[in-house]
Amino acid sequence: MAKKLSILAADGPVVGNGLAEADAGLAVPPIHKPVSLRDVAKMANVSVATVSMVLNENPRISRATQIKVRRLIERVGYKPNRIAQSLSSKYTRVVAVMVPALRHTFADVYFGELISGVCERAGKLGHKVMIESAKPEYVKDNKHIELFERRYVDGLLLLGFNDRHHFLGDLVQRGYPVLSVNNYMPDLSLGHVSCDYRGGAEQMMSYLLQLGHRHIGLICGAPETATQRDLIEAYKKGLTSVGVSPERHLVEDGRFTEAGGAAAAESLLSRDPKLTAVFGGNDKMAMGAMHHMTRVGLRVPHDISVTGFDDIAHTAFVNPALTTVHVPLYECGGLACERLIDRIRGRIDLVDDLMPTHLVVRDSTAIAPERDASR
Amino acid sequence: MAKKLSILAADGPVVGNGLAEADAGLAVPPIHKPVSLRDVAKMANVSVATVSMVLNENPRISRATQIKVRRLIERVGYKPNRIAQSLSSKYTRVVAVMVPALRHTFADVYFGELISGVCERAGKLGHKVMIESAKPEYVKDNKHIELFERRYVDGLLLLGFNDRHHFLGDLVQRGYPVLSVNNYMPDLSLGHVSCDYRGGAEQMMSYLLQLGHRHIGLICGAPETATQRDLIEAYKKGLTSVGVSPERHLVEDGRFTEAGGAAAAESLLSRDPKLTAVFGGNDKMAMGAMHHMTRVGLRVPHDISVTGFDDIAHTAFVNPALTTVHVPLYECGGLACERLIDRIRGRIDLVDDLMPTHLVVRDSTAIAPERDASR
DNA sequence: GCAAAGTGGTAAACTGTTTTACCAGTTGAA
DNA sequence: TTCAACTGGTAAAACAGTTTACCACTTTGC
Repeated sequence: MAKKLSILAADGPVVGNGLAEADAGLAVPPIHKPVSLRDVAKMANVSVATVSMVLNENPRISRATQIKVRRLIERVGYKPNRIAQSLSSKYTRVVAVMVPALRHTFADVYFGELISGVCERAGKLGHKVMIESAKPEYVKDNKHIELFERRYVDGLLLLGFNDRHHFLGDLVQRGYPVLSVNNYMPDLSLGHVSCDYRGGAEQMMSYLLQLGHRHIGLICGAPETATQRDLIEAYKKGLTSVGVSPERHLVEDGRFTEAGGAAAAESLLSRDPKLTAVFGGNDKMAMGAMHHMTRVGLRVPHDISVTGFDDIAHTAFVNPALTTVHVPLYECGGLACERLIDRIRGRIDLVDDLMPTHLVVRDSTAIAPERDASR
Repeated sequence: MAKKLSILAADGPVVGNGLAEADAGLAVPPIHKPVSLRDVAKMANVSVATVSMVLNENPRISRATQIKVRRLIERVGYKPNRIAQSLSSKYTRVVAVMVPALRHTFADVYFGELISGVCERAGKLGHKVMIESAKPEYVKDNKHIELFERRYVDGLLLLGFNDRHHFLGDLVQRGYPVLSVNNYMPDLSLGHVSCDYRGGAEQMMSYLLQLGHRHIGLICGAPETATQRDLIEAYKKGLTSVGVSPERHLVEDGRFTEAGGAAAAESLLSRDPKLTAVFGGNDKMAMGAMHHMTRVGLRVPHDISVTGFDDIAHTAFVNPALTTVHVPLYECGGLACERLIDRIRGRIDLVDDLMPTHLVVRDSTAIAPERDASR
């Protein structure tokens, strides 16, 4: 196929310096200046405006001219220069995805799922995706503003930010098309597309309670994150509804990481030795917790149940496979991308979407063990 | 901080329609046409060429003019329009990262690590990163060529492609700045930055052999991938060196996935019930294999050792923690990005770098069990 | 029969930079 | 002194598109 394509490419363009590539096989120097709109116009004996209008399917142009020009464009392999198009046309057709610069942020499956969704949808809608990792100094240098001021992008998707990231206010205030993905900022009029963390957490809690668990610990991420607050609330509401008093509500910060989850699990176990279940605010923390349990000789789920949140791909391949809440991250990214583009085009104003989540039961949960004195 | 920034922004630019934002708090309509080079020139009473030269630190301009113009630029908050710069200056300062469109490719930690490295280095070198996911139809539509022809990017990093991806030839032949990351194409004069899979595999094999393992199975990815072929060779060479005959070399394709790894493990066990070790060509396959072992009642590492390759972050948090080969993916991505930019600038011609790998011993390996009849 | 509206197209202005060719004034050397 | 070289700067062309104002020529309506 490579062969075939190259042959096509070699005899296709009848243009430029026009030298037939007789010496095929030798590396063709890319001096070959590409065909421009002006070249096409000249060859077709029409004005550049006409060619441009043909390209943009402007009805002003007659059927005959349309066809004539199109054929020529095809024949010479003309491709409009995106940069020139952007310069005059107000849009770059590029959107950026921004993540906080943690340790190798893009290696996080959570972000990866969202980004995959964004990328797929962007492609379908004729847009390109740029990735940005926001270190503190990045923000201090106002690079986030430059993204728009210097016309790198038309819009921006925010992944993994929370109420503490004050720089988001700069973006909102300037009225740039910006969306928060899978989180929302109550203090900012910032559009968002999120998944229903509250609903998912409620399902999980009622499932755990049904299994007889009453000593449940929660490991969650930063409470500056609105969706994590929703999780905490659902957790507390669940326990309260079965009569567990607030002082026995156990919440630990697991910093969204495996290591944090392990540490939080340890802390929870020391706070309540009778713990029979640990609810992780995401799968990574849950896996860290599970790892800790195994290390200290607790069998999951026989001695203690562990649950996660997000349903990232490999939760099905840990031992035991993790009971979790499915969060449609891929779809969420896709929808966010679509809404952002709508916003860019001025088709909608404020974005506010919620996607459903649901419980996925696997092997890390079981009926609460009898509370005996052996522990 | 958001507050502070906005105040700065509100009284900074003395430009455009010049209306003071008296009605602060109301959404400022972004009609505020940005300051252009021409505006700055007019205000400074110099030519646009002068301002441009100041910006580009051209020594032609006197110290006095330099300072005068710089101050003005600062005061009015002028930022050069990147699109216009690209249009005239030959470079876009954007590089693309391309991955094959598998299931949610960006959610793969392997790619994520590489991309994180690329992104960090690109930022430091003043470049932006675009992500592209190459479906078959993407290639059929020649979108990979358009990336260059339409001037979306200056260069391209290829992640996860192999000898079967013939379209790479199109790119090479046209002489575009393209690099393969962590793999190489023997048939193509395609530059690359890779990690030493052969060396890592050799270390792993000598470690396993030292533990007394002789019945070792290999689960690897597509043999169209050169680095996986290196792995296979090292595996075979290792076994041969201790006198294991070729017909007892057991290789299965695990398709780089957990599920594939599990299936391959099953197949290996059936081919050789005396198996005491499984060498996974990447961590995902190893984890799939380990999951399978546990499911069929084999204890890792007591009954069977399992090892991985890559050392992705959460291998330390599975049960048992995985013995693997550390592959500096993040650094590899970074170096590849830097080399690509060198290539774009014409500073180097053919890229060919190899990064070292090393064994990481954790808990999934142990001395080979006695070969008894119980299995 | 004649003004108004519609058709299909064009020339030129515009987007915001970089770069090149040129120029006036100063300095240096023969 | 006189030509050459240097200094600091400018005007204008280039980059490759889109968009606008206008134009000549039919149609249409009354």
